[in-house]
Amino acid sequence: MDLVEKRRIEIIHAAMKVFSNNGFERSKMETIAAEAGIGKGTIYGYFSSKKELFEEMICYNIDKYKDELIKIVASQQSFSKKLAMLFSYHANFIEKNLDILQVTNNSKLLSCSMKNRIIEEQKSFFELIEKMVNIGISNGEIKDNIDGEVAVLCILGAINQLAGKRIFIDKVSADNIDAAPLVDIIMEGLKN
Amino acid sequence: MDLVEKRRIEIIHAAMKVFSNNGFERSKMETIAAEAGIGKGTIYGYFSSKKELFEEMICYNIDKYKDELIKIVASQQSFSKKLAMLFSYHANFIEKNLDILQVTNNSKLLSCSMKNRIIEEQKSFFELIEKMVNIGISNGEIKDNIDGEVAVLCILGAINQLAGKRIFIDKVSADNIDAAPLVDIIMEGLKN
Amino acid sequence: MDLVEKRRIEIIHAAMKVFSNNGFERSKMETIAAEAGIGKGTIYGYFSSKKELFEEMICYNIDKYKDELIKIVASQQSFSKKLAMLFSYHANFIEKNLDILQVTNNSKLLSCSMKNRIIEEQKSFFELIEKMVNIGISNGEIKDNIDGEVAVLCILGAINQLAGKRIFIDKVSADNIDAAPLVDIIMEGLKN
Amino acid sequence: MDLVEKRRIEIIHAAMKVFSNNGFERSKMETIAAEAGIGKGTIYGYFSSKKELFEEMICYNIDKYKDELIKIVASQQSFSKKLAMLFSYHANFIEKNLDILQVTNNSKLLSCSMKNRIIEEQKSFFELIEKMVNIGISNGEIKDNIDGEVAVLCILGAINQLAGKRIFIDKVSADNIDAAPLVDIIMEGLKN
DNA sequence: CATGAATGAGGGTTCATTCAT
DNA sequence: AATGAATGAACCCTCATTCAT
Repeated sequence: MDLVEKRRIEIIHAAMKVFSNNGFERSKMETIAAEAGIGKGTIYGYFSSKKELFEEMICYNIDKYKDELIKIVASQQSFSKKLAMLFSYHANFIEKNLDILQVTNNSKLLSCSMKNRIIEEQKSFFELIEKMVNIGISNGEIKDNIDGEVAVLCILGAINQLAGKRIFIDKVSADNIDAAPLVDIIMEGLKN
Repeated sequence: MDLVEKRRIEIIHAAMKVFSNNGFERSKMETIAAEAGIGKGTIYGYFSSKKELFEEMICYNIDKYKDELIKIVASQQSFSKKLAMLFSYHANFIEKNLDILQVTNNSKLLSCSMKNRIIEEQKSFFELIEKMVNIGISNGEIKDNIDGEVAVLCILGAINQLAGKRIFIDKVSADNIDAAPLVDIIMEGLKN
Repeated sequence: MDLVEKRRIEIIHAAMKVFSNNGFERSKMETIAAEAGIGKGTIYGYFSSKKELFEEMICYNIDKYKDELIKIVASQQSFSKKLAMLFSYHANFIEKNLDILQVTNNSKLLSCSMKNRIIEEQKSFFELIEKMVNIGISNGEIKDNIDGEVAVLCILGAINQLAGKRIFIDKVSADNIDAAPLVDIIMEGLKN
Repeated sequence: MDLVEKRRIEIIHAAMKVFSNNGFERSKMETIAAEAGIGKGTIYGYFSSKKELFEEMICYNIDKYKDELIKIVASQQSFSKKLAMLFSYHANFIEKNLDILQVTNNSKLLSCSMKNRIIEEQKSFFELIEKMVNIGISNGEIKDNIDGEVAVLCILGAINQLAGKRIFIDKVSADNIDAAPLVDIIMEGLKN
């Protein structure tokens, strides 16, 4: 890897830590620089502004997330198993990185092209999960009269809510969360 | 209602509009004042600071949300029906107010006591929904071997994700969202 | 006069002092504010940026200068007398305000429209003086085979150079400079 | 010439181009280095600071200007011819270098010793031109009741104003400016 | 009580200068 | 000797808060 690229990644990692702790506005370039162990001005050799750094950080996270998502969807596993894997991955991701499903909240400060890019990326997340659902349907694991899109939103919503609660409120580490009850509810439903 | 209290509510409503459009930091007191049709300095006669206004606005929303939640839980309806009502209410709420499940994201700027208060309130939300689940169990509508807490998180996560997608991405108005597929998936699960 | 306009003029006067002492870049908004006896932020209630303040200050000077210039040109005096008046006015002006003939030096930092505006204004200065020359020609005071434009440039150049030398190098006050030798040279030439 | 001295001159020439285009503050060391085709840090091997480079550049220009000025004054030509030569040289100089008569405007950022040095140098310019005038007087070309100093200032002011107008406003190249009308006015005056 | 002009602390960004390579 | 990545002081501008009217 390029030395410049290496340094960009270091700064992005520092930015992830600071931005996800404080949000965009309350994060100071100085704090990010300190976190990266460099001087304030150095960041501007790699990113033209705070906003660009923020956007690049989001892209970096989206890309990272998507790479693994594709692997999970493509893996030769039962749907239930994939669900558990997805939960585990998502929980680990939001624990160490940032809540990928909630970046749109900060969309007010993103450039218009970034906003659109992020919406497109989120759509492609949804499509990947929907593909996972469709594989499950063709396997006969999942009912074929399901509304695929709603299923995706239920899955992601449930996963995100449980992971967020366990990690940020209950202070449980991502690896110690039991995904089984969630998988069970999503698969079997609540009805008696 | 007190005249002072009336004015406080007017300011809070203006603040809701502005804060939910722009987030805390990018909202200016001047904008909120203009939205409320009053002078900038006047706000300080009713709230000691921007932060206090923000916190009071959150409390106001939480209270409003909880009042209705209690009614839904207590209503003499089937669990499925209550689920649909909850969805409808939640969608309308986040459309006009703010995303009550995501305020914890902004918790970095809340005072410590507020942070705890909000966490307590969220817990009481969860308990209310859990109560709804338990009523369903005793009614025989819902399986009795369900992990109640996880069920609550799945329900709220699914509802929030669907409502958010429909309202903020698909630009559908809250009243025009079909809750049936969501209710169906939560009740029946995905399994074939 | 409007209170807002009054305050704008006060700030412009402070800006004139500071900008002409230090140039645009080395002048701090804080210094200008201090000179005006107000807070730094107050300036931004009247001017949107340092650059706008600078541009408005230049316009203000140009307008002020031109008003008097018109009076001198229109006055019922001999050309020689007008020349002396012009010198006296110019010397007083650059002593108390700024060197109106040299603002184009700072043109790199002016907005394009301002740059054009200033060039137009300078042209109109030149035209006013040329009119003065033409009146002299029709009066029979001045030769009719003179290149009017070059005459104007000689007059202004000579006036500005003498005034600048006397005021900024010799530290003579504007009112104590003897304009007679200059008038004599311009009128009679050097030739034996 | 020393290799070090050669490199210093190269840097000074780059600095002249950049400083005269942008002024002192808006000129970046990086731009000057790029113009000189060297690295930013290299400049500091030859000049201790931006300010020193600026001062050295001014000295270099003054010396260059003075050398030629001396030749013109000493040349065996009529005063009128010398005037035309002086105009031509001055126009070429400010076109390619910097306005030698206006550096005092930037005197705020010069060191005190430099400021004094420049004032001394300007005085010696004036004395050289005054010498030229005096030669003209002893030749009988020029009236003997002229105020020599004022004559010098008129000459230089007129020359500078005309050259500046033609080059920077009318965008005429220095070699294509007709000096005859200026010489005529200075020699013959305006009077009918 | 209501106002909005005034304030100044705070933070993003630039760029002269340094120094390890 | 030459380089350019790194640094941090300096400065413009914003906006929460105050207070005279």
